[in-house]
Amino acid sequence: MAEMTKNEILLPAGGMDLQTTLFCGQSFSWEATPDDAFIGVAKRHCVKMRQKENAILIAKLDGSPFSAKEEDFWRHYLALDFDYPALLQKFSKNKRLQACVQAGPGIRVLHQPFFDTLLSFIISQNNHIARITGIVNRLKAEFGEPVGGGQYAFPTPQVLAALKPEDLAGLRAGFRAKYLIDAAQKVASGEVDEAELRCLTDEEARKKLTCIYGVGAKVADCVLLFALERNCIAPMDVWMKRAMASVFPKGMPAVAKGYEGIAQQYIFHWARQNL
DNA sequence: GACCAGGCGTCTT
DNA sequence: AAGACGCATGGT
Repeated sequence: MAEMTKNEILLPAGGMDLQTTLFCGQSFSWEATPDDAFIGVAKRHCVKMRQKENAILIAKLDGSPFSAKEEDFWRHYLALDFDYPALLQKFSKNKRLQACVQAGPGIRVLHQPFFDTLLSFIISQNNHIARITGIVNRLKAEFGEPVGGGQYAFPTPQVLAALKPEDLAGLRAGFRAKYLIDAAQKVASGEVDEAELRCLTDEEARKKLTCIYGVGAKVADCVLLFALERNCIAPMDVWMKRAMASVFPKGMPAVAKGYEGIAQQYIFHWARQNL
């Protein structure tokens, strides 16, 4: 019996680097601890993760054991159930793709919860990472359920849908407050439904998402890529055209500092078009 | 004090 | 279809 319960799980990392993956701009749900670990919440489970060479050590903050299902959840969240090295191997011929890989060889595209991702990337528009993280943290602390360890889950669509923009003043999200509420209302009403989105084509899903006030092509594509698992098929045309000038300034082959995450997403964009 | 930030909606051409 | 502009806020 005792050998069946695991208070910690150790997942082979397959070359993944936790630090760069969590802080490259695809997720705003993690915080680094002084002892070089990372604390975050997904699916109302609060965990502390740590890199142990080529493996990831994960423990729940409440110390309770992992079920097999939970172990699978985190393996999938971290994209450790995907043969990433094999994918990256395919890019060695293309100079730009190679530069993207070299800029962040340990970056993995995560599989994040749908509503959390939608809220996060609405907040991200015309914004920068430090402030996005602050707004996300305040949103969780003020309207999300506490999950122990001083951590909070993202608010539910139902809770957020009942609020007015002025109720979100404390978040200092500015004009984005009304967008967050419209997103929550459309999800709560079922007008935007995760299961349905997963059945639609990329174009249909994108069109559905952009019905939400404040959700355009960029935010929709981030939700498609980071939450709806269109890993190798995410369209990011609009965004990529704009972002490439930043990723490769003056046509330089090397990826600009701070854009390693976008570069990694460019790989997936390219993979969708060409593989 | 400008200027900017991993957009979007709206109003012009 | 494509371009200009305002938007709220906080970091640099």
